[in-house]
Order: sequence, then C-alpha cells, then structure tokens
Amino acid sequence: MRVAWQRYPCRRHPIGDTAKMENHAVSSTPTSTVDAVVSLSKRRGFVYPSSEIYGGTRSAWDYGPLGVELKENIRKQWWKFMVHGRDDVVGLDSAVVLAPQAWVASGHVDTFTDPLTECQSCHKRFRADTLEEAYEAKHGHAAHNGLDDLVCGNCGTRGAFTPPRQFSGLLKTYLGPVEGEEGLHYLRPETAQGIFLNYLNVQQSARKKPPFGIAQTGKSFRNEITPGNFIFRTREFEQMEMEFFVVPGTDEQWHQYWIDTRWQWYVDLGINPDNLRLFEHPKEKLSHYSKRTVDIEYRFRFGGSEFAELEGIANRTDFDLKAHSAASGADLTYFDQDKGERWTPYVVEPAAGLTRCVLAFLLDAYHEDEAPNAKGVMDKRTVLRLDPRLSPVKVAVLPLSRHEQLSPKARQLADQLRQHWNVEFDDAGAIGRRYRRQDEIGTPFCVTVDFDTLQDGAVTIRDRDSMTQQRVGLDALPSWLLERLAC
RNA sequence: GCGGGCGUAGUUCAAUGGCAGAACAUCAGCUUCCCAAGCUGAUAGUGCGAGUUCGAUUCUCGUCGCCCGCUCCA
Repeated sequence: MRVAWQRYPCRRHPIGDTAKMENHAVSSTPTSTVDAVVSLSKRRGFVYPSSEIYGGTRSAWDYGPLGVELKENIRKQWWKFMVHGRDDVVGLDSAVVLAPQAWVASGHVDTFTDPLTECQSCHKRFRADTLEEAYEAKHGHAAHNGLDDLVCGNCGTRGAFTPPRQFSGLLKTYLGPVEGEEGLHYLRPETAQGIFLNYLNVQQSARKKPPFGIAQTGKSFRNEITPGNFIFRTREFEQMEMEFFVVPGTDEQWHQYWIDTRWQWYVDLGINPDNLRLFEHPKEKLSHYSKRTVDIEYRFRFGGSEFAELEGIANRTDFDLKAHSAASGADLTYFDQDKGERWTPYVVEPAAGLTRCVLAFLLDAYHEDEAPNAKGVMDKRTVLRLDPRLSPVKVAVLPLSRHEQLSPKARQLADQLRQHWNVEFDDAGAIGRRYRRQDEIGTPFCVTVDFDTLQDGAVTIRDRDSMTQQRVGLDALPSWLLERLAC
C-alpha cells in the first residue's frame, strides 16, 4: 500500500566533497542532499506523498505537522517583508476560480494549450504549431500534407509524427448542476490575474496611486506534463506574488529594484548567496506577457540541472490591464492629476513559489557534521540550520529525566512558553537523543529542566548553532528568548 | 502521455517458488540521564491487482508510484 520511498539514483551531488565523490561514483552509497531531505521530510513530518495509502498521486504532496509550520513561517516572512513592512503595498486574497473570460483575456487559454506531437521513430516530442511555422518560414509556403511532410529534427525520419493532441496546462472544472460547456471554469494557473481583476477595487478603496503594489499568496494549479523533483514541480502548488503598478517609463528601474530586493530577502533569511544566481530569459523565449524576465535561481542540485527557478521577476508591461480593459470594457487607466494625463500602469511582478521556497530553505539549512557523543566518540549529527524565524519549533522544553519532580515542572514551563511560540515538550529517551531530535528539525533553543532548577529556579539553554549552554533564571527566560526569536 | 531504470518494516539493507531477518529509528519500562549511552520488552514490511503453480515476496502481465530523458517555468 505504501509509495516506494526510493532514493534518488543521482550520484553526482553527494554531500561533502563533490569532486572526490565523482571519482568514486561506484563506491558505497553516496547520498545527495535532496535524498537526505526527502527522507528526513517523511520521517519527521515535513512532507508526505499525497494519498499515500491509496498508492499515491503524482499531482501533489502533503505538508505534515512540521512542514505546515515551515511553510506558514515562510509565508509570514514574505508577507511581513512585502506588505506590512512597506507603505506602498497592500494585500489581497482573491478567488481561485475566476470568471472564465479572464483567462481568455489574459492569454492563458491560448498559450497554455499546446498541440503536441511525437515522432514515432525516436519518441521525441514537439509542438506541432512550431514545426509547421518553421516549415513555412523555410519553404515560403505551408506544408501541403501537414505534419506528413515534416522531417523530425532529431532523427531525420519523415512523416512519423503522431496526430497532434491538444494539451492544456489549465485545469478545468465544471460549475453548476449540469456538467457542460456553460459551466466550464478554470482553476487559476497563477494568482496574478485575481490581482489584475481587483486592480480598480483596491486602487480606489485603499486610496493608492502608482507606484503601489498588491500582494497575494495562495494555491495555483497547472496541468504539468511531468511533475517531479519532489515538491519542486507539482500540479497543485503555492505562490507568493506581488503586482507592482508603476508609471510607464519607470518600469525598468522598478524592475531592477525588485530583482535586487527579492535577492536580498533570500539572503537575509539565511540562503547562502553562493547557491543563488540570476537568470535572464532570452528575448525570444519570454512569456506572452513579458518584456523582460529575470529569475532568481537556487542550486537545487537535481539530477538534470544544478540551478532551477525559485522566483521570476517579470516586467509585464501594461499587457494585463489593457487586455482586461479591452475584454471587459472597464476603464483601467489612471488619471494623473499632476500631468493631466490618463495612462495604463506598467506592472513589475516578483512571483515566488512558496512550495519551492520550502524545498530551497530545507536544502540550504541541511547540514551533517560531527559531534562527540556520550562516549566521547565523534558521531554524525544532522542539523537544520534554519533561521529561527522559519524554524517550525522555536523552543523545546526537555526535563533532564522522567523523574516525577522534573516532568511536571517542565510541562508547566512549556505551557507558559507556548503562549508565545510553538513549543515542543519531550521527555522520552536520553537527553542527548532529544537534543539531536531537535537539531534535526531545526529548533534553535532547547531548555532543560534539571534537579538544580528545583533549587535555583534556573534552566539550561542549549543553542543549536554554537552548541553552547548557558544558565538562565526562569523569570528572565521569556525576555531572553524574545530577544533572540524576533518572531 | 512516450522511452528507459526501480519498487522488501519509518529508514538503510538481507533472504527465499514452501513460517520474510537484521541494524538504526519508534513505543513501553528501569537507571539524579546535559549531546543519538546501557539493560528488558513491544509495534512494524514484500506498493496494488490479476495470471501460472499444490503453493508467488520471488516467474508473467497489468496498474500505481519514484528516478532519468522529452516538456513544463512558481
């Protein structure tokens, strides 16, 4: 009944000395960080395969007790940074199912539908429309017999293409009592359009004038041909998007501003900048709405590629507002009183993948090092060096033993701290083991109640990163923690 | 969707056409336990479904899932 929790066969990017391991690709069992994180995720309750007891489903993964904390903490930090921390951005939470016309106007119904064909000789897949366009460009006329006249660019076989199949990236659903074309709606493939549809509402009710932004987080759905790489590409995923409306002509400066600002966000939350890079989309491959797009990529170290997209920062120009204005008849222009002009704002969009962020933060935080165990022997220690703002559990309260005097006292302390933070109480097993358990899930502080506590009213605080201990009085404990857990 | 590889406790691995084992992890208990300590005990598995067979975890087929490639781009 269980989904096979198979290790990635990728042996190219083991932990530690990559170059050394490449020379020994056949030796032992090298483990990539992705492997280790996938395994940890299930074991400790960050991420599970969805519908596992039914054999699983490719479309999604489920977030367990620790995963939901991490995901929500990332969302919270994004919102704090992008909305609460700024005077020029406000929030929104629009519906997942919008009026279907919105997706026609936005271009998604057209551009998310690709006629795919496959060469029966070499099984390589192509978009039928681009093949036909290429033929026409080369020969000056359309192919008389359609795909049958075309030669496979990969293997050279002529006329081996299958009839094109329409492949839509949009997930459909049917609303209303009768399942029919009248009820056809789409699940949003991006949260952005909900923002554009509410542009006028927000602009007027929040009394904002460009430059200003509207931010929204939430689920989006895409009928990906091939989901994969753990939670990197799924058909159901979560986004954190902000549409920033600016005066035309200032869009390029704002675009650069958001590229820099978003980069800084990741670094500030602990991502190693060496694992980040920018990727400039080639002009000919830009999305239908974009004038320029720069991705922030993270070194995920998947089998096929080192870096992959974490966030895309696009200059969407006035494409969306103009398209919705034309299709709906609504006037989405802005009247500039200073200039006495009416114009349609340009839009700069930092669009991040929340679920991708979960993976990036997990991978970047994952460390294996050595620490002496009780016998003084060096032992493997797995530690998630998450920024405390992101840690699922902020404080673990651990009685030194299960002695009848310690556990109740520790429980009491845990209940007290729980009013401020997500706190875990654990009295099962040896103290060293419990420290290691907390290391593995990234808990920054462990508070130990011991026999001295009963006398002096103080506890031992153990720091995850420095592996140091210090004694703090119970009265001073909340403020001590508050100072270090600014969240 | 197509091609290739893979599927045994939570994890890492054994074994077998005839009762599926271990280690670690987990849980319970003992120990004034500060970095996965020790002792005792317990839970737990052949992804799912057919077929061949007296008997299938093992052989065959299908299916589901994972990995690689085509593709997708938050």
